[in-house]
Amino acid sequence: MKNFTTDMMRECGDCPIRHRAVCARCESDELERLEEVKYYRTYEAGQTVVWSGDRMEFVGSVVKGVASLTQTMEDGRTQMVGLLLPSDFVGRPGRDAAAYDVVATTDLVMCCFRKKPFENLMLQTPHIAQRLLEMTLDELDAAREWMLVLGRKTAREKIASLLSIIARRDATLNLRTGGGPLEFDLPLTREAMADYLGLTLETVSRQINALKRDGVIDLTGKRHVIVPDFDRLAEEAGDDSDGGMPS
Amino acid sequence: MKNFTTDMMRECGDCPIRHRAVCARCESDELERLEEVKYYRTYEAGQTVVWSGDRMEFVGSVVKGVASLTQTMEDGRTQMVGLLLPSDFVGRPGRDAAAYDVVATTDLVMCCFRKKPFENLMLQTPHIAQRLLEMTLDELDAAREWMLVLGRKTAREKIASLLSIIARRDATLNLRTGGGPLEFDLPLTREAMADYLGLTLETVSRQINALKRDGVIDLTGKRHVIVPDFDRLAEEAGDDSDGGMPS
DNA sequence: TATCGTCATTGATACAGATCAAACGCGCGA
DNA sequence: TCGCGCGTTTGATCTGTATCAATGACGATA
Repeated sequence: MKNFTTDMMRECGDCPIRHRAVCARCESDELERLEEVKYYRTYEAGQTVVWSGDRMEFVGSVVKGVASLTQTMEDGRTQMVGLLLPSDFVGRPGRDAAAYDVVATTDLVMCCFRKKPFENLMLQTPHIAQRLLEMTLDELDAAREWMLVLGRKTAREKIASLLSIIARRDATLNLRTGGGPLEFDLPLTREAMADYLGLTLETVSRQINALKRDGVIDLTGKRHVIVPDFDRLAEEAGDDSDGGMPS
Repeated sequence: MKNFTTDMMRECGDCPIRHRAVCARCESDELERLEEVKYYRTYEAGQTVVWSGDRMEFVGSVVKGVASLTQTMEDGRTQMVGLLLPSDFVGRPGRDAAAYDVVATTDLVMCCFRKKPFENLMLQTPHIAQRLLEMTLDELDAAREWMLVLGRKTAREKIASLLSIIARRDATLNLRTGGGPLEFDLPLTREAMADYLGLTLETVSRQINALKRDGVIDLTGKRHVIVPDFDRLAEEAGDDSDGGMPS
């Protein structure tokens, strides 16, 4: 399987943006076969895509918007266990029931495949399984990085870590590069951020404003964030030098 | 690929115990090919298997003993991101450098394969990639479950969650079943438990003794744990009813 | 324009767990 | 037997974040 580049991703079929799950197959002829079972789903902000435990008869990738994976305890405590940004894959081949609630946190477009045909295709075409393995390993790394955030970082560092991740992803997605200031809209409410970070929404609010006071970020409106110096933000996040920003 | 049963696992080659990474291939003829590059590694308690960032030229499974995957921040704060018990797989095909420190927390035996031949084999035999995908998805689920523990559970619930996981794994490994009391040795120091749970070792000590006072567990010595009622422990852990104990 | 609902901010106080400090128990080598 | 080191326990105190409670800002709807 040839290596994967941004350009190849963008050329893929009718997918509006780079789209790993689909594009991994662009080089081979099974794309057509899969197209038969490919379709789009759209959701409004706040809508639930699937409930944990429900049957999920499709797999797919986020094309536009943001979704979250959350777990909830009986007494209502909830923890977000994944943030799904464009190009992220959703669903587990080989398992019927969803393991988490999937909720659209903004308006959402997903590119989906009916599960059974997708699984069959995977059995026949090795490099799809390999591509999926690679993506799953990336997700595992991300989950483990987040375990460090949840287990050992202070509230301030947690906020900085989240902003840093979103800023990085946003820059990658929109091909922004270089060292200039970054700007993006937060795709999450304070409460959703709290659920991702293992904090309360009040603490999130306080720490965001503290970072603003200290000049690490600037805010216009409640949701629009400007990061004048990404390295400074990464430092606040407690990341090792060079937070992995594409240069 | 035929479904996988405990019995099939136990019949596998010269692996002393059930051993998923190897056994997934038991039914096919590439086992022999792989044997050429298979070897054992042993470590003493406390020894480091690989340092994060170092080149790792093998992949493998834990056969005996316990190892941990840890991440450390510059200032010394550390978080364990994975607990490797017998049958767990270590290493990432397709990546040269280890992403985490791997440390033996007890004496350790690993069944290893040289990485390059293993990767080649994976390219040629689809069901190895599929088996690896399945295992990786399981690990991802475990990591996400742990995110809930780290983000939202109290110290007492965290301890109960850890004991519950170890008890369950120990029972499965040793084919203990039914509702009787469970006994096992903690393979971790208080400090290692703290690093897994995002706590300090003092808090771990206090909460373990609190659970003992309340009759949830019993201790003989510092490390030997007796769980008279697994359901009670699972309840303390805040798990949904039925903590998934094999019945 | 008034009213409502949602999301966010701000303040006062409480508390779980961290931190600092001391002592215990036990295996081990001299 | 003694002392030493390591893992563990226990106590006193401190502090970061949760909790409880108002208030504010803004868009939508009538």
